[in-house]
Amino acid sequence: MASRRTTILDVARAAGVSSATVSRVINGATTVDKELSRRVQAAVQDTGYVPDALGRSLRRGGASQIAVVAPDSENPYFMQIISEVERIARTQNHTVTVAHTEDDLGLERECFRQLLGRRVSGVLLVPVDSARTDLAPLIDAGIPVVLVDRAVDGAATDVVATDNLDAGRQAARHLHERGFRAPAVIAGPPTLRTTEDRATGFLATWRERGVEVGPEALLRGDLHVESGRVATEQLLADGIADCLYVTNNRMSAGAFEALRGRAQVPALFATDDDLWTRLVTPSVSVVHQPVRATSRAAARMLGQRIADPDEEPSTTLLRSKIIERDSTRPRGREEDG
Amino acid sequence: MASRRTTILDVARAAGVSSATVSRVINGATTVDKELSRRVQAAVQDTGYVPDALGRSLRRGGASQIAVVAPDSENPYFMQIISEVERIARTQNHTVTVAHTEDDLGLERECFRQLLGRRVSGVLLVPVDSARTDLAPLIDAGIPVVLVDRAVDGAATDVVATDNLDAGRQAARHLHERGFRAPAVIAGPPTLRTTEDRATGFLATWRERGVEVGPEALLRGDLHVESGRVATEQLLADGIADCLYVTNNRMSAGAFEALRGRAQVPALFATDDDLWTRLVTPSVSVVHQPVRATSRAAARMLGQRIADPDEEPSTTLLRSKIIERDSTRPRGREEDG
DNA sequence: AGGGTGCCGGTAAACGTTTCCTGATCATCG
DNA sequence: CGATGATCAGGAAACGTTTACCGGCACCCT
Repeated sequence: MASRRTTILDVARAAGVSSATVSRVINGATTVDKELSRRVQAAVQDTGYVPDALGRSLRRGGASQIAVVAPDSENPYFMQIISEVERIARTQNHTVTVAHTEDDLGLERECFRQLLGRRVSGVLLVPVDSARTDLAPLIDAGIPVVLVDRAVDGAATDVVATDNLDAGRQAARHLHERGFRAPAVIAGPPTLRTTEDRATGFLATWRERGVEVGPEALLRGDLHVESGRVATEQLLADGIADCLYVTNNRMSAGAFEALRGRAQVPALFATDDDLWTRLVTPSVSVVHQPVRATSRAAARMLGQRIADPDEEPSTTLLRSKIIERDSTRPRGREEDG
Repeated sequence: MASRRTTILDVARAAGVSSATVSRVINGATTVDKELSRRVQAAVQDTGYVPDALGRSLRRGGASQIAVVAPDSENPYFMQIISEVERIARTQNHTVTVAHTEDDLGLERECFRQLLGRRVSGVLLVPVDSARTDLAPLIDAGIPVVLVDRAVDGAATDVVATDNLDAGRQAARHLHERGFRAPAVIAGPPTLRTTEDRATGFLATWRERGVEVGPEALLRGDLHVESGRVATEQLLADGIADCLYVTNNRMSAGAFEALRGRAQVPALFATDDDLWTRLVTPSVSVVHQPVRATSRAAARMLGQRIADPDEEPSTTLLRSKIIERDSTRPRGREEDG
């Protein structure tokens, strides 16, 4: 009952060889005799031996693990990243570990310390804060880091993100070309670069096109559904905008809720091609972020950086794409329940 | 430049003590002199020492890792589980690793082998197949396993799942009480117990209540959106049902798409309280699975089982809850775009 | 036939911890 | 004052691998 785990020595004994030979066979060395190799393989089968990853990693000087670190599990990138990075990891015999930083810099730092201690071979990180996240511990230890979605100021690492400024510009162009002239936008917290860039690009484009936009055109939410609804209701009360761009997916849902069932609402332009946007009536036009492509690119980049650590860091920006649906068509007939 | 990693020996030298003492201080042993302890702590700070998790785990005979294994990343439980299990893991100084089995028994088996080699302290598993998943390798190695969402035949492990039979019954009762009399249901693949149980409970309840249900009332999809749409269109062509219960969330969306904009459609009863169900018109009644509660219960159970491995396995069933919306109200007025 | 040259398998060290055991120091007690 | 015990730090073994190094053997060349 007190059966020890079967180790490489047990296999060696069973096959009548030394542990070195067993190790060689397991790791596919060619320098071992056919006959011995056969005996070892048989012994492995018989004993049901599974090499211990801990001993192996210790000896090899590094766990074959890739870490995925993101602020929260609601982050749309998170699941995609895991899924993509796992595909890459499998081909390189790596495993995947995850951690959430819960938008907390302290937790993030602690998390980095952990990763350091575990000798991970690379980190895919959605940083908590562009300005205050400190990558130094990881960088100094020579651990490759690829940033996803958000950059970190002054960090010499790879970055894969979407071109948010451009996303905002595209939204503005689209609405302007459809004849709308009184824009409004719901942004997030000012320190969050992604939503802020979208809002900035959006407003700048209108101004470039000679449309006057006052400060009342810029509303703010906290990224959650409810805040989108509140902001939109306020906008409706003011009642001057003829179109509304919402800079993240959850607030978009809130905005739609506020608009639903009302007559004469502004055209809604949402963010992210979530399922509901095409199921609702009217269907909602969106700026579709290339989430999958971004995740894939990030995973690839990390894989490559792990294989070849001394290359120059690069920044990859992916373009968003507009999906036009009914909510922004020039004169959708109104319907109501 | 070729700076070695700082090890416990470096700290020991810096503090003028032995590695044993450093280890004791780090692990909070009380048997160390105040003064020495202080010196060691200072040395740790100075050298920026982070204990190596590999050496530690090797010596301790087990990595402090919890694995989360699920068929695919679209599984609604997956993210929730990760998030919940991480909370538990943090309090027990464990880390979390993930793996997808991609609905592939071979991959699942390989995955188990890996986990075995990595000496994980516990596994949270959404099994690929109730009948053919083989837990023996993990069980034999004494690794605690908690099954989530789906049971595995004949496995003596903890299970946390929702009572799917009951979910189907609730749906049937609800529709029957609203006056509907010609039910239909979209099930999944026959071997998938969750959707099958829902369908079974649903149909059984109608029969118990004296409603004749023929085999044509049972449609099947492959769990994806598109298959829900196809099945629903077929149902509409036959045109006899006055209400439709869909047993998973993605097929529900497909069903809604097929129904949208048509007059005189059957009442739709969907599964999972996804965002879109309350945004669309008419809003869709759902059987809400307690995903968060299930995940949390599973994580707790695993934490407990790791702490105390020799307890009797238990099965926890959580009840689903009905959320009534417009789609199943007796005579919703029809609207159309 | 003897020595050189490869080939291949084994011995043992090393990876970085933790922890058992021993030994030293000191206090207390007989 | 000596012996016993308690306390605490260090030496060294152990966890399970991989791999550098070495030695033995067979073969070939001179």
